[in-house]
Amino acid sequence: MDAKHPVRTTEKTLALVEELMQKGPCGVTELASDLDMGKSAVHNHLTTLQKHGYVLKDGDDYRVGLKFLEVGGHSRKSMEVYQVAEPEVKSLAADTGELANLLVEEQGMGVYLMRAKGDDAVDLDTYAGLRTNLHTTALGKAILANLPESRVDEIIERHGLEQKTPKSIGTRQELFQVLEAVRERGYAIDDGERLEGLRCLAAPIKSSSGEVLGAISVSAPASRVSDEDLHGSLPERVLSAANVVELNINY
Amino acid sequence: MDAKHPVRTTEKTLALVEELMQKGPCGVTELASDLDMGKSAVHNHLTTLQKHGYVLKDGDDYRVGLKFLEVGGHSRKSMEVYQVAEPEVKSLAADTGELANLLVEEQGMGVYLMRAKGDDAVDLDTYAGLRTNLHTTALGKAILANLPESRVDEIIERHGLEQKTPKSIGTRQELFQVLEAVRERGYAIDDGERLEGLRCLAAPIKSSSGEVLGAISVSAPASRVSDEDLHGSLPERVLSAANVVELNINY
DNA sequence: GTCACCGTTCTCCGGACCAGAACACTTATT
DNA sequence: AATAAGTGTTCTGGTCCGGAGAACGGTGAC
Repeated sequence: MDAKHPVRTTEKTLALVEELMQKGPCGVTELASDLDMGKSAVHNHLTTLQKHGYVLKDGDDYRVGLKFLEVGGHSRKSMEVYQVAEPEVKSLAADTGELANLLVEEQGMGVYLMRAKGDDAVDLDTYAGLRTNLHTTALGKAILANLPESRVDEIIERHGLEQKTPKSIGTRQELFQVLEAVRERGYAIDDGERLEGLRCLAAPIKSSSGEVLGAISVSAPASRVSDEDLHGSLPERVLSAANVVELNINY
Repeated sequence: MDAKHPVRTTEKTLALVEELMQKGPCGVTELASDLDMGKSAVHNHLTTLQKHGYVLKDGDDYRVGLKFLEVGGHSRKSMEVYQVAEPEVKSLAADTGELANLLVEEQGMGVYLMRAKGDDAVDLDTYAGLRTNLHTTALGKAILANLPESRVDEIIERHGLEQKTPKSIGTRQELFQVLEAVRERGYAIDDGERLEGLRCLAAPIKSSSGEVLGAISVSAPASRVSDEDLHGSLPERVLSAANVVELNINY
């Protein structure tokens, strides 16, 4: 569902924020030339954003402010799946010693709500708020496997099936085969698809009505996860964590 | 420094976001009457925000989306003080078993960058991104005590000295006395000022040039913090954590 | 001293925002 | 089953505001 009458001025503001986020702190002139806007326009937008805390001036450069974290943090905090899953993801990380994650779907993309590091956890470049294509991670596949087929097709239509690595899923047919396997097993696996040498295992969180609310995962280097682990003790732990969350959500 | 030529359209968008955040999910008509805007205007803004992921439609209601978390999370991740302090705050929480926090100053307000819970931690309503007046918390006082006096006056001028509780600091003179004591001790204390029965102890993080970059704290119920702890073992731990961060930032 | 660059300010016109009315739909009431 | 009152959405035209471009003030290089 697209905006029939988009507010162009607002879109310019948002483009500015996006550009500022990607480039890091930078000046008025540079932003103006990147976005094909006049310097005065860029300046007006930036000072307006600054007035409300969304942007800060650092010397002569501007950078995105923490107001975004306030709004985003508030939004996250008010999500039931986050409130309930947060302690479980933490204890999953503590128990396994690895990196544990919580992902939800929003507008066809995966959004990391949190990550918790165990004592031996690898340090990935994921962070709370990061967006990712659903078909490229175990977390995303666990979610896709529990969405109606029509929804999955919409998502493919909208975001495509970009191949992050040669191992990535590249066709609709391949994806649906994988999702069928995920449904049978009850959990999804990523064996080096996203990052060479990294194994992930993810389980969906479903409401009592069968709707998928998110997914929980553990990520670990292949050197620490044997093939037996990958289909034995690890799924057990992740599924158990997801199950606890489901029980707590459904009271 | 105020915007000389604010972009009014953008300000309307931001007001909408703010209202949506405070009220939680709600409909077009309600937002329109709250903000004294026409329904069509509200609708145009919301669909525009939705198109970019900043707002979502949930049935007939709209709510803030996680795009804010993406931008805010990115902004936080790119802050050196966060990168360096994050593991230290976590281990401070693990060691003490209590709630540990990291705060930075932005535009005269305190912004929580993270919180880490130890095994016995109290569950406050703070969250990453939350803003607070600096003079009402130990964290804020630790920061104010290390800002130039002129800066502190600017902040008082801009944000006032709102009294959250009867114990809160209410006058400029009182504040400066407290800040002087903080400078002498090297750490700041909040003994039930923010919340009855809650004790906090905070230490500043300073760069090699003496500039204050943020503050680290531990919050615990008074029942678990004796007066000796409050001036003995606890400051030692918090100061040590802050010190490690300082050393790592300054290489 | 000169130049080249920056961020900021100013003015005026073309175009975009938005009030208000109409529409499609759902739900409650009679 | 007809009505009414609520919702979100669409449409249009008039008015007001966003922004191009030029001018200004400051800073740093050479």
